[in-house]
Amino acid sequence: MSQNEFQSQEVVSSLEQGLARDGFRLTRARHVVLTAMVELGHPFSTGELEQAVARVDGSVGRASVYRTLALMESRGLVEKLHRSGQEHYTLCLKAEHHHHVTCVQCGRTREFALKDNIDLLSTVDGLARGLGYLPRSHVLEVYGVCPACQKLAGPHA
Amino acid sequence: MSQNEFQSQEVVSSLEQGLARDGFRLTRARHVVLTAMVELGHPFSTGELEQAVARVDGSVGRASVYRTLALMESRGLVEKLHRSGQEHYTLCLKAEHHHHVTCVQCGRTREFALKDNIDLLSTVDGLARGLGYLPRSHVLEVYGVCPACQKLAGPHA
DNA sequence: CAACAATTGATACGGGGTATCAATAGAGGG
DNA sequence: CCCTCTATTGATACCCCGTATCAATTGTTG
Ligand SMILES: [Mn+2]
Ligand SMILES: [Mn+2]
Ligand SMILES: [Zn+2]
Ligand SMILES: [Zn+2]
Repeated sequence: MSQNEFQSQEVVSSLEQGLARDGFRLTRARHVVLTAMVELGHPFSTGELEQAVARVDGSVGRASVYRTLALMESRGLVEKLHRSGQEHYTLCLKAEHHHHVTCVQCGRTREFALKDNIDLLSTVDGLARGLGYLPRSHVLEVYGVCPACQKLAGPHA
Repeated sequence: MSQNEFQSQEVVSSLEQGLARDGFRLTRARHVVLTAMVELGHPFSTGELEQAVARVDGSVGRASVYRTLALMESRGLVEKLHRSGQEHYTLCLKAEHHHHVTCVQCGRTREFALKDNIDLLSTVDGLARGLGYLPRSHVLEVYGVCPACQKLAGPHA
């Protein structure tokens, strides 16, 4: 846990440096919200984020939570996950276009790029072209059981 | 347009018959909401649906719009589209698991099943397995320019 | 037509997100 | 270190969407 906290600080200040580099101020509220995001680890709903922020520092206003969330989203560092039902967000480490595999049991999300699988990339575009469409973009999200949760469940799955 | 209206009536009563078959009552409110859905044609937000319903029959209550929408969604005849930003819905013709190609210009949506392209289907699952996941489900939505809009735009695209 | 339950529309309510705005606190220069 | 200037903040009020409630209505079945 101490090791984890150390890494978290790293990630937070890395994100902050990015903001500072682009002329955004390094403020207490932003620091708290970023910390909450990183410590959540899992994809989070806005409600969960609000709670986490309040836990870290109850004096941060609700509006600032949404402002920081929007700021991060506009910079491509936070993405909406299209889970069924409520909308969820997740921190993004890689900046380029990518997708997510989400574990249906523990909720942990992992990023992957189609570049790693050129077949699929060209197939998705080819599929659109096959229907006469000029492909522009796509959304792909995969749900399953992650390796860790498979081990926990034992040989019956 | 007269031809279109005729087809619309067909679709609406087909949907209604499905409801009746399962013991749901054939009510005025439902008829109006279904008519609005069908006549919208495009994927629609809840707000657009409310407006369309009001246009068809202003006496239908707001609650019934959402009730009918939920009913249709529970029966798999309406699906949420994961467009960026606001949530949109679209009528579904095919009942099995399928995906959507949406035109970024005219907004028209077309359904397709991965069965038509076994490569992609197995690749998506294979991709999850390649990351150690036990695949369960996925969401794939493609955006592009539809054939009709390509023609309208002319040779410069 | 009667009887009964499903469904409806009106109403009021709740949660989530935002516009507003005076107060605060970064950042940068003297 | 202080001063200035402006980005940013927290509080408040507000709005919008969706839903719970409930008496009134309307389908359905016989
Ligand atoms: Mn991501
Ligand atoms: Mn569909
Ligand atoms: Zn897991
Ligand atoms: Zn089009």
